[in-house]
Amino acid sequence: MSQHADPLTLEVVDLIASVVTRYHEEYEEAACAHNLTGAQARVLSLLSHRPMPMRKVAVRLKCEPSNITGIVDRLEARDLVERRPDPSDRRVKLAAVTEEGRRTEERLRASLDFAREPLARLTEQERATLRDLLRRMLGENAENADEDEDCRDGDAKD
Amino acid sequence: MSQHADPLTLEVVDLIASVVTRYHEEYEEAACAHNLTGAQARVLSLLSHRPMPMRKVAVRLKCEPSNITGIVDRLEARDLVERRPDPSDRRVKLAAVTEEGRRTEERLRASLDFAREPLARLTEQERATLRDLLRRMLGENAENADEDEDCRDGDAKD
DNA sequence: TATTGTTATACTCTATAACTATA
DNA sequence: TATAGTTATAGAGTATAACAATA
Repeated sequence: MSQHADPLTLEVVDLIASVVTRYHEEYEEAACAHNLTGAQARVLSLLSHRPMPMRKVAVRLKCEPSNITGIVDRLEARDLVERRPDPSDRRVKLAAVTEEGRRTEERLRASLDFAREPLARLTEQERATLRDLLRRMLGENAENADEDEDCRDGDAKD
Repeated sequence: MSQHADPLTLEVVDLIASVVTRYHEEYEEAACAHNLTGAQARVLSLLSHRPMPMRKVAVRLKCEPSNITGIVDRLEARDLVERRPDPSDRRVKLAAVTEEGRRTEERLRASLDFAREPLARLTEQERATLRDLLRRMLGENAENADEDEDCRDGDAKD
């Protein structure tokens, strides 16, 4: 380990670190502008796709389920999120955005200009190139991390 | 606002989000493997370049100076960092890595394979292309966010 | 008077463990 | 017995405000 990569690779690493830093700063800023913490914004954004069991939210956020209780509590206290029973399993509570939660999430998303605005500096051809390079960097298994992978019930109950 | 970008742009945005997520996960993991929090690892890494006044650390981490007191306290309790007086201004305390801190930081850095390993999937030509695209995305002012901008004293004392 | 670092406080996020109600 | 969600607890990061030492 500690093998030193070539200068080009190191520069790309640095650039990626800059992207990461900038992305996070803008995300926190946008969340803060709506009186949300980063974690609250992530949960709100996640639930805006579809209602989801508390446990699944924890899995998506990669944190312990007990933490989701508090985060959803705070969102629920502001009427951005609500807990609904799951008809098929009375142990489960489905966290779901309210109408106001959806509006807040839309405003939040609209203010997340980071990725859009700098991308406008690139031509369409360049964006396609960037897409291909990022895809290959991330591997074939990561292209829809936020949209698709949790559509299945995964329970196969009947 | 809330203007919907073209599908290509949205996909690139998604890919960047994946990069950001993965980078952070790996960073936290690497820090955790050395019994460090993310913030502690960032401070350690920052100080490994050179000693720095507490206040400057706060500026670099974009948080309030009072927080740095606690983070450096915890690093100092483990002999990874020490506080030194600044001969030129007795108000200032310079935070500096110890020998053990430097060794820890080196091991930490060596374990941060994320950016190196996936980059190996690209040819040198592709990495150069990626570098150019990221540079243009970030703008001309961001190419050395972690290495260079704090070399100046900024005080012009003498 | 302004600046550096610290303390005190409050809030949020986090993991762990124990609890409950369901399955 | 196992699972979903909660509670309680402790540690860490964060911002704010007030403070001592120094400039």
